[in-house]
Amino acid sequence: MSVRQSLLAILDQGPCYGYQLRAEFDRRTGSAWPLNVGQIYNTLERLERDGLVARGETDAQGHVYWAITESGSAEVSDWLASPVQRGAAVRDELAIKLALAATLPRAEIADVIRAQRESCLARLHDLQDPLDDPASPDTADGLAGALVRDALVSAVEADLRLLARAEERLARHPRHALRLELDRERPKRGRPARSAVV
Amino acid sequence: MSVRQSLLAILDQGPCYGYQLRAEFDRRTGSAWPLNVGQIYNTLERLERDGLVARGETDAQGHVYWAITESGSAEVSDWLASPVQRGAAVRDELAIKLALAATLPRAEIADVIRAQRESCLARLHDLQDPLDDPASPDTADGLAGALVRDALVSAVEADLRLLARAEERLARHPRHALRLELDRERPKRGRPARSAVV
DNA sequence: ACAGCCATGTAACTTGTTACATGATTTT
DNA sequence: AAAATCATGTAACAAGTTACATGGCTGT
Repeated sequence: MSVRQSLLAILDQGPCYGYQLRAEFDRRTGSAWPLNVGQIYNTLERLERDGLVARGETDAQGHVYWAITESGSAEVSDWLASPVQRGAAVRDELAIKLALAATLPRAEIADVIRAQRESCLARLHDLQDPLDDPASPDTADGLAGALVRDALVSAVEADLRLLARAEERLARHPRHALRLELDRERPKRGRPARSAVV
Repeated sequence: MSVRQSLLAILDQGPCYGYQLRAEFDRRTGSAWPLNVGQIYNTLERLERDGLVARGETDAQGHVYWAITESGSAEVSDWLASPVQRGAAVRDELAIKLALAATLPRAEIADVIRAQRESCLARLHDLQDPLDDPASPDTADGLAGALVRDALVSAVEADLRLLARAEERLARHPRHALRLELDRERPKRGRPARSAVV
């Protein structure tokens, strides 16, 4: 929902045309996530279908302006007022992968962790590259960009910490523990063939 | 892709039937993300369409078994060998929201941060509830569950740290900076109406 | 003239997700 | 007998994403 909500939030500031929306999104998110132009028009039509925006006039240059509706404005307020829900519904890919790898025949998981750490370190290195942006953090542009970089760094650091914790856990447990009693009192009648069991 | 890949990885351990797959996914991910059964069957059909799994026999009880193909096995290997890509392509909802809120008329962003922090703290409290799971961390079940909990906690902690950094940045900058020169040398011809500008 | 950006749009597709229908078996 | 769980499936939809077609305008 981020793209959808973002476009809506931008339109809440005043009418825009499609191409402009892309530039605004790009600018306001520090150009961290390139957005295909086509998606703008798709999203606008879906927002229109849902009564959150309305097609406005076309100016002399042929720009098709879109304006937010009252419902749209209300949704923006809701969005800003309600926290981003993570963990509960949203699946964390790395978490799932680690957990799953832990239930798969051993040896794998150590490799998974190693590869992931390398990737994270490389990313961290990239993020700390000073070439990032010429915008100073004194403008809102720079501020938004700085916030985004903070977020990206923060996320990578969290991943690295998680990987460390995972390794600790693995080291603390005897390696045979992983294959121990995987099929306990599970489905009773639901596991006739033993094939699926680790 | 997490569900898709997870099911494939489980099937790589041996044939399963649909309902069983849900139980396995549930078990191997510490029951952190409930999975609608219907999605299993959808995903299986899509995996079959892509030649990654094949319908197997039906046993006496009527269970329809699915088996992984060679391509499927190869994809599992690929999955396990390649790190989860975050940040680059994947949009971070909270990051986007903060960055965007920073470019919106002031006052909002402080509220956003406050609301998000409350949500994170509440979640952290929930996660640290000891009622979580009765499974000991000595089995792979418990290990997987522990890894998932680690991941969830880690993510929330990262969010909290990010919120703190964001507040620091906001405090460090004069509040008028946010509205300063938002429309610099941007689209040249692309911003005729001033409406969209903050 | 030509390359490249600005600008709008369309079509197709992916994964995730839910709601529902259906029946068998098990538990209470 | 009724309620719950097991089990398979179908239909529809949401949001994201890409590739492509089509022009106009701009700079070299």
